[in-house]
Amino acid sequence: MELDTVSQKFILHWGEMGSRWGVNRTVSQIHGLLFLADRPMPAEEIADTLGVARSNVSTSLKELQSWGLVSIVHILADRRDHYVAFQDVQDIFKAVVEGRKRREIDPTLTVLRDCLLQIDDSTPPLVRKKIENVMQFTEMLTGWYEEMKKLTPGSWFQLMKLGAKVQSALKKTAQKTVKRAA
Amino acid sequence: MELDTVSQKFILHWGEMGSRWGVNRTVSQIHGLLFLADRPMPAEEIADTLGVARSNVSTSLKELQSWGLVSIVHILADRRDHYVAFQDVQDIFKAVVEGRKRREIDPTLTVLRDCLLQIDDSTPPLVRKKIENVMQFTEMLTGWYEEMKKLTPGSWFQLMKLGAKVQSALKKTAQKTVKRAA
DNA sequence: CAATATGTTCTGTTAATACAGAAATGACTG
DNA sequence: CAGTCATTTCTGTATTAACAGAACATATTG
Repeated sequence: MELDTVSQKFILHWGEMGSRWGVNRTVSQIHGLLFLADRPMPAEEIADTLGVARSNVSTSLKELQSWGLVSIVHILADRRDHYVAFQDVQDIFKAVVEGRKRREIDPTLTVLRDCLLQIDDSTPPLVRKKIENVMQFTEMLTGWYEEMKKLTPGSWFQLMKLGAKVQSALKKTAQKTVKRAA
Repeated sequence: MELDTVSQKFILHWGEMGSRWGVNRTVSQIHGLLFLADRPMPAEEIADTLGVARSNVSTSLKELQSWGLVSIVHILADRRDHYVAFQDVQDIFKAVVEGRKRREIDPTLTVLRDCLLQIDDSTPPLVRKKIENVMQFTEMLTGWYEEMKKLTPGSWFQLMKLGAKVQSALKKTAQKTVKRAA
């Protein structure tokens, strides 16, 4: 596929961004391409369009699938696997957040729990307290995330639009809760 | 400084996590150490404790300062710079989010705007639409973030605790806004 | 059951990054 | 104003990650 100037620029930047997010450049470029594409693409076409080796595309697609960002579809009368990515930003965002939670937050919790188990007399009390705080905070994050996941696709798009309104709404709710706790 | 078992484990894991977040291992280890430390530490002590070269510590501390996670303080009658990190998880989290926004979100917006400016007849309409959506979404994210930043330290700690309550509160507010828009 | 097409895994090379040690800079002390 | 001490910057090396191309495995067609 021939890429127009704008698509090219977008894909190159998408690749840049990916490497900052811990995903490698080619992986994100492929994702960028599939995001812009209006149809499923076979691996070879991806390789040709981006000018990378097929082997590389194969590996990268695997990784994208592990993130749940890309999936395989089949076209009638075509043996080849075709790949599609989410076409909506929200879906992409959701998948990335989910992936990062799984790869970063969850293992962190495991280690923190393990740290707390190993606490003995040699552990400074302050260290213990801090680790407990980190754990508490991280658990809060995951809890918050689980709640957000329950929201319907439309409603949490709304949520973001709210801006200032969100803030005031939350403040009120927070106050009530504080009072109740007191 | 001699590290107890638990602190060691925590710092090692903190380093691991850092590399997943795009920060290099030594940098996060230093940060982990300073987080657990109950006093400002001079560069050399950091180097000794973690077993890395002083030069490396110097560079890493610079990076941590650029993230706003660590700052220099001075101890009376001591020529050396001493370094301290935030002692509260929330502060760390805030600094990281702020840093990521500056390094990832802001440049993305610049590029997206640039992409849109370059749109011409060669640009597929669907590509244009998608890029616009990405931009809209990203702007929403920053807007949301700015709102959150305004919250007082205590109140957004509360916010996280709320969980289910947040969800229902938001739904109501969202409905009102939708109605008003209609 | 060859011949071909498709997709994956392996291997060596290349490029990027992290790092130690050296050199350089600057600041303070007697 | 020599002599430390603290810190930063520079330079070469080593580790790690990315990648192309080859080899391999598997499925499909005539």
